Amino acid sequence: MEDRWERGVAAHGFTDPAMGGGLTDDAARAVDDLVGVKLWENPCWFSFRLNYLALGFNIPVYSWTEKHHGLARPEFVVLYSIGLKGGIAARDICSSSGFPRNTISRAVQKLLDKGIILREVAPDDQRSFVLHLTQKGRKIFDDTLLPMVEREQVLLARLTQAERLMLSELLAKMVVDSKNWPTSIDPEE
Amino acid sequence: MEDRWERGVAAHGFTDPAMGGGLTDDAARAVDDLVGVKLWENPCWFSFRLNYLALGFNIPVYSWTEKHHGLARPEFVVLYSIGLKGGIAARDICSSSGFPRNTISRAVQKLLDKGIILREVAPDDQRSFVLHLTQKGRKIFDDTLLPMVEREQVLLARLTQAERLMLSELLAKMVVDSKNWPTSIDPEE
DNA sequence: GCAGTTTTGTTCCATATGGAACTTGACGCA
DNA sequence: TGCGTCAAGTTCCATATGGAACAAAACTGC
Repeated sequence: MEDRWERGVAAHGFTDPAMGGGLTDDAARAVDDLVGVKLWENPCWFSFRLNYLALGFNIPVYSWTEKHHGLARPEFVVLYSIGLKGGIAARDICSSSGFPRNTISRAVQKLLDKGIILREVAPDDQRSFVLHLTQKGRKIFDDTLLPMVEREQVLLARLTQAERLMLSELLAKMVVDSKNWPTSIDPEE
Repeated sequence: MEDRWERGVAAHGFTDPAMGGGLTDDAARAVDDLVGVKLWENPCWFSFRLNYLALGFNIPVYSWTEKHHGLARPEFVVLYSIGLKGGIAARDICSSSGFPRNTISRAVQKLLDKGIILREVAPDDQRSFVLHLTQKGRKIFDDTLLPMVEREQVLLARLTQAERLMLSELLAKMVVDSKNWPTSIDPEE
């Protein structure tokens, strides 16, 4: 009954040797069936692992912030960004988070209404605003940091300290290189 | 004019040594200001890097599939999952992709309407369906694979083959461990 | 100083999204 | 066999989302 319609991905000739990296013992196969295929037989092994792990962080964290502070994901992204660096503008949050301008704009409005952030006209540019946390905002930021860091530690639990450092370096190297990525897949655009 | 409202994240005492991994030369600081802070001064260094890199894949890829094949993200996720492994059910796609049941259900409907997938009642369970690609679906899958893999290569461009293998192993180890992660941040839930 | 372009943030609106309730079939257990 | 519970998919509906058009300020080049 196998493959009446399917040919299997091997037929495509994508056999990146990195794909199987880590597939050493039977324990490594002890995952949900389709997850296993996406892990070990996926030409886009990197982006699957990336998205899957990101989900393992985002879902619990954003449902926690929603439940405990009534903040939806874009609102929390704004709060967190300002918490890391006060005095930024909405535009900075867009470019570092990937959310579109209007979504961030609305999130900023809601946080202003809730008294979580403040804004003042940028001294050097009448169009834009400089954002800061209020004390209330800082309190929420502080409350949230520990559970977030702990969740990261859950994900990283199986890695040694040396492995974490290596992982950190590799990912950072890629982020730094992002200025060289073309915006679109299609050339000339 | 610095930090009238802010205290800076250092005050929180989170100084994971892995955070700075990769911060070796001045070139490494050549990123957008807020991106730099999120990279180098962020207690949640891992999840930021994860999400940022995932975005660098998802945005171009899903806008490409939308433009060239009229498929929105959940539709393409369904198509791609079935392309990797025929005969799966909607539930499998949910658990491996993180999308909720209803979103996947609608995506399946649209792909059926468009003649991209087929389904038949599962032989062993009258409730669920077994999904397969049509020839048309397989064609789209084939068309898309190359640009997707190429986009991954763009992201991985600065890593050597040995580094890619290492990265692959580290991420796979974490994905395999996901069965041990608690679902929620709050205990007892 | 001034037309033309770019940037910042907002608003409009059609569509996508996901929680919750629902339907139907499977399973557990006595 | 029957009853309570669970699982797969669908539908309803209030809300979120993001593209596109917009207003206002800032550059650009002359």
